[in-house]
Amino acid sequence: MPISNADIAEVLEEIGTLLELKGENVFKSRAFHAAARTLGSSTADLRRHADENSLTSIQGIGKGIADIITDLVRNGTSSVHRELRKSVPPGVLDMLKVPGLGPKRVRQLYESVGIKSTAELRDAAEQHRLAGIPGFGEKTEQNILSSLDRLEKYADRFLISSAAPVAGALLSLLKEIPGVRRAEIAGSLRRRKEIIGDIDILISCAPSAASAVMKRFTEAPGVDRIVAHGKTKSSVLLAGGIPCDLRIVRDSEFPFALAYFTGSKEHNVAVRSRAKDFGWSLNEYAFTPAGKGKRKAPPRCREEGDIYRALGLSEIPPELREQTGELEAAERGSLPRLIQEADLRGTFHCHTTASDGRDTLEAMADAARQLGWDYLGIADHSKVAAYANGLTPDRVKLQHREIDILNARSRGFRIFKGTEADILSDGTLDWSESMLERFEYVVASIHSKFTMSEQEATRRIIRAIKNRHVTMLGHPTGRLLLQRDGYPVNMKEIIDAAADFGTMIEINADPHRLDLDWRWCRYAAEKGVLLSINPDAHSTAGLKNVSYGIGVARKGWLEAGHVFNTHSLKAVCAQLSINS
DNA sequence: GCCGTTTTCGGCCCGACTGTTTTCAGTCG
Repeated sequence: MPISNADIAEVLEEIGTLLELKGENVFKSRAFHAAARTLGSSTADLRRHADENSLTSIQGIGKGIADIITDLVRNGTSSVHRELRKSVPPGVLDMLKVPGLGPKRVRQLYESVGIKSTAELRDAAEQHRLAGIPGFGEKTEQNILSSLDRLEKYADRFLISSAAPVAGALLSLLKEIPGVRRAEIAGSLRRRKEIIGDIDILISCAPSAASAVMKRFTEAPGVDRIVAHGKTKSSVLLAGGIPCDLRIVRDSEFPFALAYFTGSKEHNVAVRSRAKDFGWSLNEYAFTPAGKGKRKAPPRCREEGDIYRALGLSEIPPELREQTGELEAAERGSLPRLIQEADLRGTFHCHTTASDGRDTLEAMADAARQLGWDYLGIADHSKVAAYANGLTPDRVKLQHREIDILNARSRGFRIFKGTEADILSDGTLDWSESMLERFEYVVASIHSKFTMSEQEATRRIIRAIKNRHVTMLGHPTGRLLLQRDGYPVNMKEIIDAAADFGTMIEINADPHRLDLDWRWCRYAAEKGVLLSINPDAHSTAGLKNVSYGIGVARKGWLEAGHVFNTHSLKAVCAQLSINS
């Protein structure tokens, strides 16, 4: 298989990191990281460029990196990369994943004390051998230990975005096998949990096809290791360490198995207990008569929905099966009409090359239009976000001019002039009053000084919510799933304040964030707070993050009407007090 | 290592925070 641009980007990225570890010139390693970023999101035909000797026409690729790419394209590996790898033990690269440890410190630990893995690092920290190394002290030692704890805690958990694409690919592969009747993803992935532990795939097929299905599954691309290989159940480890189970059942059992393996456990317990009231026992294969006294014949169920209907319930969407009142609502017939991706008319909070995005304003707008949207809100970073190339007032002016030109050119599609304004530590915004007035909407977010008490953080955010220029609060807790807890906030107070001041709250749909958490969506909606599903896109591809945001919204019982960016262009203009 | 109408050398994003120091290096976003 030819080496992909993503593969090449990965090698360049690692070369950059290895150079950092070796203490090379930071700008040299940065050049590799920059090149990796460029190629990672590029569709350029690198083989052709290599053959035509034109790799250096790509921004950020000079003679040196061009040679490495040529090597990779022709031979599949790079001698530079191999040599660098030889000089650094593999465990040392893992140490960089420990928050608080960067290349300098890792290098010092490796070179002066000989620590070459996270396991050795833990030993050394526990034995207080780190304090005393120049630059390391008691506190650093403690921080390293708690970082290691956190890393281990999250080691067997995965973002929905790492699981969903591979699960989808596997599913389509299996569906193609002759004899397969039905195939579905089950488990937490089907419930669209933000973090999942494994992928569950369920299949019904003709008995004669079962062994072919199992074979195809265990030999599928992306399977790293076969953990178990049986007739009805196999388990594999996918690349990246994600466990994946496949179960095969009879077609008549499929609805029951699907319900059972979709969970949640708590939801299943409640459903089974309800079945008991009807005189049936429910397991992953069927309804069976149970209990004494009056017995009704168990109902036939062709589809999963038949199970719910047999129990006097309307069909409960998988996302709601978390035992948070869904059975009661299904009994009353008052389940929400959950929002769907097709309800979205546009989105807010996107970045462009003006700040830290990878695609231009025009490319982002084109991509939004291709998604069938009517509008796109651009919210590049404000000036204090220097790390993200935050805009200066002059550059804002330029961007607004560009937006005016693009808007004049297109009918029925509008780019909104927004900003992602940093909330400073005192709760004021990173723009003057007069600057704020120039934007059509403002997303206010925190990007600095995360270590606050809950009271301080809450007060800081509420001050921003009260600011009349703030349209919506961006990623309200700042969490990075599996990496970092959010700043501690009193979410109820924040939502209450948003309701009082008519400020919206973002559902940041970046799969690393998914913030506002779905557990708070219902409360926000009940209080009348409008939510906005924002991809926080840093590229045209990032716009598709909204599908993860839809998952959050659906888990949070939201209907289209609760979400700002389901509104028509006209309604959005009205809400933002813009003459359309 | 990359780049360039201030160009072939000398700069490359920068401010805040933390923990270590006693004026600063490393990390992060």
